[in-house]
This record gives sequence, structure tokens and C-alpha cells, in this order.
Amino acid sequence: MIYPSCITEIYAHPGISDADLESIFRAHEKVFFHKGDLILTEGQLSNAYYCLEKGLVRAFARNIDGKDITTGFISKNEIVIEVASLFLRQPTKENIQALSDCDCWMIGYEAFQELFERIEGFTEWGRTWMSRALLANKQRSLSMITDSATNRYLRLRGEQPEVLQVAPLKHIASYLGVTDSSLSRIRKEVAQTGR
Amino acid sequence: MIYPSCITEIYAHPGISDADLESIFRAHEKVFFHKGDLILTEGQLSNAYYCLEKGLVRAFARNIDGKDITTGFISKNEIVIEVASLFLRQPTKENIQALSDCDCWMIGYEAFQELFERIEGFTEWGRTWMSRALLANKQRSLSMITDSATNRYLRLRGEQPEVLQVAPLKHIASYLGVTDSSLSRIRKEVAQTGR
DNA sequence: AAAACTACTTGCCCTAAGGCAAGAAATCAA
DNA sequence: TTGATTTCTTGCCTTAGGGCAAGTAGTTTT
Repeated sequence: MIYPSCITEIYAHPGISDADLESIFRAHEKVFFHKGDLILTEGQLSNAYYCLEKGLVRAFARNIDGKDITTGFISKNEIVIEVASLFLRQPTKENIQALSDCDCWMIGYEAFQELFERIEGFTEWGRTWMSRALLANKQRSLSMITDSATNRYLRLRGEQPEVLQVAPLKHIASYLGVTDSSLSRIRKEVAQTGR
Repeated sequence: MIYPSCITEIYAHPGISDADLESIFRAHEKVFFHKGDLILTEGQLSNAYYCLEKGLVRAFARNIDGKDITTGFISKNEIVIEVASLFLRQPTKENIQALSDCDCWMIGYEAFQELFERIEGFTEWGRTWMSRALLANKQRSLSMITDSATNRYLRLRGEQPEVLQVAPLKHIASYLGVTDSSLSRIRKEVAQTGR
């Protein structure tokens, strides 16, 4: 059986057999979002996550002044999820928004729990996914401390080039921890000098 | 049965029964570290984690110039762990070091895996722990973007006051993302003004 | 085809924090 | 107990990036 690329990419794991993958896939349901749609809003309890087949998504939180800070971009074949709300069963402080039209495969909390109990390798897969997420997050914190804004920009360009094409400058700026004016200058400088 | 406080604190979870806790505790073994000891060194494969009964520990990574950056402090009743190495089975890029003499309860990878397979609630506990870790990490990244150095200092003082007593200024400074001269000035200013 | 947004750039000036270096104070080593 | 090595503070100057505001382009809306 042929699955969408996001399913095979996301659930690729030695402990997950073809039969497992079929059960897992069956637990998902196709959903769409339009550019600008909020997939999750602060205060809500998250009840599902989404495998992103097409599109670009961002997560953002609000600081004290109500200004929104983009905390992450989610690209094709990645998982759109708010771990804290979904697994700790508490209202989220984050918002998740589609930055372009998106095609997703959704799986609800109940269905997920069921797989978690039933499929041996699924638990293992989950732990691996969490470990990777934790690692990525740590590297981001490190980068905020040790790299210049320009280097953080270049790193983002290396890792998620789509973001620079699709997301508006202000979201990229807040993600990188600079103002939009600064990012505008950084971008100019990068374009001028050796690239 | 009475367990060390770090064991009861760390493994407190609705899915873990008294009987479970006993099995879990039995899988641990007491170990000590002296001030300055490296508990884990970059390049090594982590094969255990440690429940910290007494003492203070830091994790640090090296930046390109070889300067070490403290990435976290671990206090009493918390887990000393390098998730990426332990669960992804890859050599670590982080170092973990005792900042004071430490008493720990260690559990090896094999014993952990065994509990993971045998005890129902242990898996759930693990997912909860990871979710919390992820949340804490995200908040740290956010704080690096939105808070001033002074506010980050005050937040650390609120959350882990022991750190300010035990860790040398340079480690605290690199953790907060400032130079030690800057932290020295921040500290002075905080002491002078309203606290 | 105006009007009204939103996205982006640029200029002017300002500020938080860094770089460097000297020195005091505390801790460790022999 | 006397060096030697860290740890911490402080001064002087520099710099990356912020605040604000004006202005140009695009895009939507009507």
C-alpha cells in the first residue's frame, strides 16, 4: 500500500512494521486549512496533532505587551503539534497558524492513545520523536546565545529555506529574535556580500 | 517502604503504583560524584541517567571557539540526563559536570528499557517527563528572545536560587547568554535597586 | 480606480551588552 | 605562608541591534 509522503517520512522507524504503519495510517483523517487559519488558539486544549503533507505552519506565543513571537516553523512532512497541551492535558499558551493553504493528516488524542497502547513500536517511535524535538530545541536555545542574528538567519536559510519564501518578514524576525527593521538590514547585507 | 526524596519526587505519577515504585527504585544504584567531576563527556555514549539526591550539576556545550556555554543547571530532586545520547544512542555533544559533591541514584539503559517494557505506567511517566522538559526548553528559548538579561537573571533566581549560591558567575553568565562582566554589573544593579 | 491595508526598506539616533584590561579578593596548591 | 590560579568587579570605549518614523511597494477591499 502507498501512503502519503508525510506519513512514511514521519513514521519511519525500525520498530514500526508495514502492518503497524497501516493501522497507524488508518487512524488519521484528512483535513485542510486555509492560509491564515488558526489550527490551535491559546486557551484551548489540544486534542490532536497533524502530519503536514503540504504547506507551511508557524507556532507563536504572545509576550507581555501582547506582541506575538513566532516560536517555530513547521514544514512539509513534519508534525504540527503542541506537546505541552496534548500530552499534559492543559490549555495551551501557544497559537498555531497556517501560513499557506495546508493539507494535513490529523490524528485525535483518543486514537493516538489507542495506538500507543496497542502497537509496541509506536511507543518507541514516540520517545525517539520527543528526543529529537528536545535536541532541536536545545540547539535553538544555544544558537540564540552563541550566534549573531546574521548567523541565525543563515542557519534558518540552510535548514528551512521555504520559510524565507513563504513567511512574512515580521514572523521570521520575531523567530530569530530581532526586529523587522534589523532583519531587513541583515537580509540586504547577506544579499550584497558573498551570499 | 521509604524511598529517598528524589525517587518519590521524580517518579510521582498517577500511573505509577507503590508496587511499581518499588521495582523502579530497585533498578537504581547509589553513586557519588565530587565537585568538578565530569559525569558525562562529549563524544561519549550515555548509558544511564541519575536522580539527584543532593548537590548541583550543570550541562555545557562548547561553541566554535571552544568556549563552554552552560546549557542547564540540575538541582536536587531532578534528573541528570542527556536525552539525545541516551535515547538516540549517539555520542553526546554535551558535557555534564558536578558543581558540588553529589549523591545520585543511577539507572542504566538496560534496566531502564526493561522497566519501560514491563511497567505499564512507566511509559506514560516517561512521556509526561519529556513533555515537561520540552515545555521548559521552549520557555527558555522564548525568554532568550523576549526578556532582558536582567529579567532572565531574576527568573533564574526565582526558579533555582541555589544556583546563584553555588555556581561560579561565569557559568551563570554563559547560561543567561551574557558575559561575566555584564552579569557582574547586572547583579550589582539588582542588589542596589529595589531587589 | 480609489482607499485602506500590509509588507518591506531606510535613515537618524540611542542603548544594552561586549571586548579588553587592570586590579582586588578569594581559593587552592605545595 | 607564599605563590599561583580562579573568581569577581570596574573602567573605558566599541558595537550590534532597537525605537521611531517616513516612505515605497504591493495587495485587498469596495
